[in-house]
Amino acid sequence: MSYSYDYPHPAVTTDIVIFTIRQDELKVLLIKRALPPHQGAWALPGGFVNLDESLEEGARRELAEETGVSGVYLEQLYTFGRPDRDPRERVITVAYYALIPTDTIEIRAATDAEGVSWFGMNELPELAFDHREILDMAQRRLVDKLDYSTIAFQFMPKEFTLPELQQVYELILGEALDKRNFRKRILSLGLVMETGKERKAGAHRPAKLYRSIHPDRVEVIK
Amino acid sequence: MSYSYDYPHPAVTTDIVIFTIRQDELKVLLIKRALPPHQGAWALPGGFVNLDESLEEGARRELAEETGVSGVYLEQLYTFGRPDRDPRERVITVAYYALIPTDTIEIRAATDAEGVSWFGMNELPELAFDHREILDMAQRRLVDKLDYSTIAFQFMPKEFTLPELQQVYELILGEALDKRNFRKRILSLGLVMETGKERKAGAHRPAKLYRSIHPDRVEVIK
DNA sequence: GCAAAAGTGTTCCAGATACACCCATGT
DNA sequence: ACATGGGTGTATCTGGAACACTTTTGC
Repeated sequence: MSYSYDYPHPAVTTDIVIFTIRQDELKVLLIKRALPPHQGAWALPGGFVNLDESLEEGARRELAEETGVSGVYLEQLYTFGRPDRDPRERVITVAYYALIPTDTIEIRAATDAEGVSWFGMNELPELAFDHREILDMAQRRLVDKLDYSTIAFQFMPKEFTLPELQQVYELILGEALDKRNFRKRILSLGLVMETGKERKAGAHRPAKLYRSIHPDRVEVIK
Repeated sequence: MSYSYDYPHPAVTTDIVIFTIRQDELKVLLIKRALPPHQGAWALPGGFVNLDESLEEGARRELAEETGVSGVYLEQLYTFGRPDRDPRERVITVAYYALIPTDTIEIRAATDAEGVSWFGMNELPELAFDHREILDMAQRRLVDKLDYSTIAFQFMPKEFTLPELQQVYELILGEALDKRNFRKRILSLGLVMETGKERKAGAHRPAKLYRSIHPDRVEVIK
């Protein structure tokens, strides 16, 4: 079976930067390439777009195939199309990034099995193709969005404490934040509500648990 | 001649939202489609990406073909890929937007010849395909970037007055700005310098002419 | 001299920043 | 009782917003 066109067509893929927070670190999911080119190198998960699915559907399909996760935050990042970025044929990739909440259990890659693994942003291996460039852009986008949106909430489980949320900010920004100012800012948004419950976590005062008012919305703030 | 692949490939195009400021209005360049589908409807300029050119090169080529203009600001906007957005075959389009300075003389479309024309953003015709959606996103991006970058400078000729620049802001934002606050903000950026020259424009005090320090850079501010 | 747009400073307000102590719990 | 992290309020600073008059020119 073969497909013919009157003029040349590029291949189109989606690649996904899958972020989560684990072990007090911002981590990204990478896959070890089994085939050339870049055999044995680590790469972003991704694959060809089917002709009957939208770009976002393609990205969500890849995401589900690699992690078993669905229903998480996914945003188009940028489209990369240097003619020589893949030595086999012309491949244009529409890059997305996804944020996975910290409590999403049994992500396939959590097992670190067969060539799928989480990497901390400071322990990245060499990446195949132009994937390092894609990953860097995704990180920049994420850092930028922390400032003017509620994107960080997408890393949180349904119920979370403010110190937990603050830690997410600190890990992504790479700097410490003032506890009182952080609380003031978050609470003044009016986008979280107390659940009335608390989380006890060791030999200290328990923290109040909150929920997002609109868990699946990322709001632009300020 | 025909091109064959082992699995189906989509077509990839670039479409360009070309903005300029003319006659005290933000205008966009549209082309009347000569062929089906949407024959006779207005559409964004664009075309297929050649296999040996990058996406941005393809967009610049289309831009030059339609307007004769090169060397202007061009930024990738978003990639649109709904499976049914073109009835002929699967077409994925990487949308760009371009900003053309107000003094760029003899833009081909300025003549309003044969099916190429500038439209004010409040006099838009029905657009082919999903081009209305693309245009709306471009306008939103432009408005957003006014606030946190020097993107408006890209509409200005080499030398310009502050009242002229202010008018560009006002036209894009659709609201009046305070003259003193505007001046203070722009001058405090330190990104424009006086030329020492003035522009006389009628029966009133002449305005000082300024130049951008980095005419081809769009700086993120604030 | 009059009409028209250019140029110029100060006050006020709101939101961000800096900062230190008490509280609830487990051991 | 003490160690640990959770929770709280105020003073200060800074950048944005509001606001009115003088200057230079063409006619």
